[in-house]
Amino acid sequence: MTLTTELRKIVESQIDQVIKGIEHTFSRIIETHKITPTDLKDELDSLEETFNLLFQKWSLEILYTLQLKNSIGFSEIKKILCVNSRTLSDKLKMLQKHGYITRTVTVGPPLRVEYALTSKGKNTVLLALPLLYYSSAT
Amino acid sequence: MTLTTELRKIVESQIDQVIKGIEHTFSRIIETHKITPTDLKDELDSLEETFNLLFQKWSLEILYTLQLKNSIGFSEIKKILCVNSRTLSDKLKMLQKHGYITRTVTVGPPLRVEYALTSKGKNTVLLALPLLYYSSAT
DNA sequence: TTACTTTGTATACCTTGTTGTATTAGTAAA
DNA sequence: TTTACTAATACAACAAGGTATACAAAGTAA
Repeated sequence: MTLTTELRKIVESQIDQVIKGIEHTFSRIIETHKITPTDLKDELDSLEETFNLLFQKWSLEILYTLQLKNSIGFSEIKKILCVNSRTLSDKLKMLQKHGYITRTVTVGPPLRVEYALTSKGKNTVLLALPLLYYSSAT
Repeated sequence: MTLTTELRKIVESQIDQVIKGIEHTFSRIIETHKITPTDLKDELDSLEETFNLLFQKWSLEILYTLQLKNSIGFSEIKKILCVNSRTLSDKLKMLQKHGYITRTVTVGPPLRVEYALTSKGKNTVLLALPLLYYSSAT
């Protein structure tokens, strides 16, 4: 059994309760609010930055890679994801700026730059996993 | 208290256990596998379609709108999200094709086309919520 | 000195997706 | 008949983002 199938299987076996929990929380809010289009627009605006940052190409791929490999260098990420240097450099900077990853330079010799997840980054990946595996299942 | 703050507060109060549950599941898998770069690459490839579909612009916004408004017409979505007709039309078609939403035409005057979430779409939104609120919090 | 590695940066091109504007089809109301 | 509304579609133009290619700094080894 491949890693993918195994991961998917375990995620699926627990997803129902996760969904039920969230749904309960959510419907409690909805019941007590009449949601106007304006509320909805505000709601979406407040989430927009996260949307844009997290869901652009490579962001989650990078975070997931870091989750599975702990600490990792620039070239290794590049090799695994087959991503352009420029693109990778930009994304890493952006993820670091927003507190998802740390960048540690080991001066020396040999020079080495290690990237790793912060706790925010780690939790973000963990929360993204059920979503990804659930939607890709069916 | 606005809807946004209230949602965020409730999500936050429960997010720790959700994360803990997922982490436990996840680390159980990791411990028993030595993950090679090839495994990782395969893993990411298998999720790529979901990445691309779900995380492109407007997809989650549309799903979230449907979640909050139940059944809704084309123009209403357009008005709420301020999205171009063409773009909205494309996205709705794509989401329908992949089983996230249903499209129901009421022929008789007046003509009306209703969009609503399938259970897959609904669960997808529910799973996306903690991720969005968590990452936008800090 | 020369060659090689790692970690990027610089430049310019190109693709993709999104938008604005206009248009169509069907129906109803004035 | 004209106007208005819903649900799209058509097409040109634009902007953002990603890519290829090349190159640079800093160090190591032969």
